[in-house]
Amino acid sequence: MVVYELSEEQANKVFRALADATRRDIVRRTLRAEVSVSELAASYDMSFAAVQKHVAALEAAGLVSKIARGRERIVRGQPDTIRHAQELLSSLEEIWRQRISRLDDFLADGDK
Amino acid sequence: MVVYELSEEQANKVFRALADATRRDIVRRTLRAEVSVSELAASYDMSFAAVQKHVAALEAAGLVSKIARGRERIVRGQPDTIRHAQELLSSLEEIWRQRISRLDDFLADGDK
DNA sequence: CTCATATACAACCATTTGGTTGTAGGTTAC
DNA sequence: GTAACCTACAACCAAATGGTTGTATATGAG
Repeated sequence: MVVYELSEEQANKVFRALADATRRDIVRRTLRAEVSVSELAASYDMSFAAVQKHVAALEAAGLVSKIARGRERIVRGQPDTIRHAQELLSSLEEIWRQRISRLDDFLADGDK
Repeated sequence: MVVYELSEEQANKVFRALADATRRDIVRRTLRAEVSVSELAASYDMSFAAVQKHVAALEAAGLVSKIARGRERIVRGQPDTIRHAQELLSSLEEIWRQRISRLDDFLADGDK
């Protein structure tokens, strides 16, 4: 199974995009169902343009995509990008796991 | 099993901290083995103070911890915080999975 | 004791971020 | 056709970020 890893630049954008509660909420809502930008904007205590910028940041990170439907822009969460971020974190955890594994080996060696 | 979830503020800090290639590299290195701040600083093309700031950002996020050892400060990666971030991403993916599951139900219903 | 090393931290600066308002262009409803 | 709606985007601003240099302090080596 080929997994397209995040480039450093993409990883920066993805984590940066996730580092904001409003944007995480947008991701949640757009994963749950398709939502227009104006529907999103109605939910937050900020201007339409501000929400637009959040959506743009998420789109640049690949965490959501937008498609035109009439005069609306429908926003969809992109689970694949979430998964890529998960994989990056898993690779970090794996580094630690391997270190513990080496430590176990060392201790086992000490028993001999 | 009780899992201490990240607060919104903590989540912001964790993802913000991960949104930088140098900081991700510091996390990798300190998960692999304990490293002093000056050892870290030697690896990157920036001032000692700059690396210090990166470590401080990671420490504030709970992604590393520092302990004094003589005149050095030893930096350790904190796998638990990585795991919390993974769980947050998993909860996002789960939202999507449930949506797909509802869609499947709907399609199955259509067959009746 | 003295010197070199390791760190902490303040002050400063350029750039980025996250918000605002204002203007303009499509699309839908009536 | 016209008014209302949805979006795009530019210009602007304050605050945060990510770097710098400089100074001070604590520890270890010889």
